[in-house]
Amino acid sequence: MVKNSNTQRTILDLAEALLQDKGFNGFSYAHIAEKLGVKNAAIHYHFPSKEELGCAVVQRYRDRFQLWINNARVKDLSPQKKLDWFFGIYTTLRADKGRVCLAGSLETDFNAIPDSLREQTQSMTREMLSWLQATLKEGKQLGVFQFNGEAGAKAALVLSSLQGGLQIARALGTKKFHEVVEQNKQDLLA
Amino acid sequence: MVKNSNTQRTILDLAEALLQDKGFNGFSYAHIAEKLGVKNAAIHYHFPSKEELGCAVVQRYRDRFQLWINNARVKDLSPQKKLDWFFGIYTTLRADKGRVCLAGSLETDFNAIPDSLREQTQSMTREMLSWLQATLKEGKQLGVFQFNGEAGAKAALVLSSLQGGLQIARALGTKKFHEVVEQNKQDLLA
DNA sequence: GTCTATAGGGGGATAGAC
DNA sequence: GTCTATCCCCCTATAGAC
Repeated sequence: MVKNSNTQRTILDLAEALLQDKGFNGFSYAHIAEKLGVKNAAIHYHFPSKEELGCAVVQRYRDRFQLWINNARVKDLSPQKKLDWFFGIYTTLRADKGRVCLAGSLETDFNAIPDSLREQTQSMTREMLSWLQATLKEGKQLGVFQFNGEAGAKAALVLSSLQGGLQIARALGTKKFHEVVEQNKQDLLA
Repeated sequence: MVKNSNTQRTILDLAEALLQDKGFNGFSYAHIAEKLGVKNAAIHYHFPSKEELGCAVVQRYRDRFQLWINNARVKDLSPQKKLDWFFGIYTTLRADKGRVCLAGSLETDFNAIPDSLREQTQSMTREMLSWLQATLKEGKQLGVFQFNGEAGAKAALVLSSLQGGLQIARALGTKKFHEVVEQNKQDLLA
């Protein structure tokens, strides 16, 4: 059982974790209620429908991401450090009970989730990819990253591999995920 | 409605497609039955439980993969052509209604699927990664692939990115997937 | 091999008491 | 805000007729 001064926020935390653990169609209000120590119906008071709950989780994630990348602690970092920060997000997910990334989870269930949640997922993915592209481009111009082709394509490769890497790690262990991260770094210096 | 001389096989085809379309917890016997033009219960005659059905789908996929890689048409190809063949599998999936790869789908739902299916998923992923690693190693030794680090790590990166690439394409379109494939090729020649 | 019928459970969601 | 009670639907699965 989890207690928090802000119930709304705790529900979002639990829903986010469950989404990353079991997928949208693999978790229920009952799962949240049990961990929160309340009954099923109490969750509906805060989030009337599962669709709204899912959207709220992604919206919060998007807001959080924008806050981070616009904060001086990230914004003023070198491209290498920015990338390390980004990789760190995924490493933390992996270390936290093998959670996968929100985008990967929702994209995999893409054809079995509500429309509004699909749109949220699109926006989230676009925003992450956009930032990653800009970061890679900046690094290439500064000469600290080396790669052939467009920054957009390289960003797609890096993001895809982190997403897929967290998933493969579930089958083959954490070592595989770290190999993906390290290889990405290697390939940017080659 | 789909008809086929071999019902068993058609069910596996439909289940595989649904697994790649909606995930294990996003499809039901009713979905299969409707497409097959029979009633729900008829599916249970061929596959008593959803767990067995899921395992049969993955087992067939594994068998098929082993047949392919041991067939002269693939076995005797150059490393570059082998890789092209492998990428082609994913390109075909993307072109077929945006299906994602079986491994990615099951790994994402990993904590919400039966034990036996988890084991099947592990074996499938291990076998694909193993072949990819050998292919990359062969290419590196022949001097046609260039990359830093171990072939195992590079294989993990390539497989992860294909898996994630199919997922990201659902949110941002097919172009993103092709960027991932092309960037992978670029990075092997750099 | 497929049907109808049905059991049994879980899930999302609402109503009304407290 | 949370509770109990309840509704209704979908799901997996089984029994027995055809």
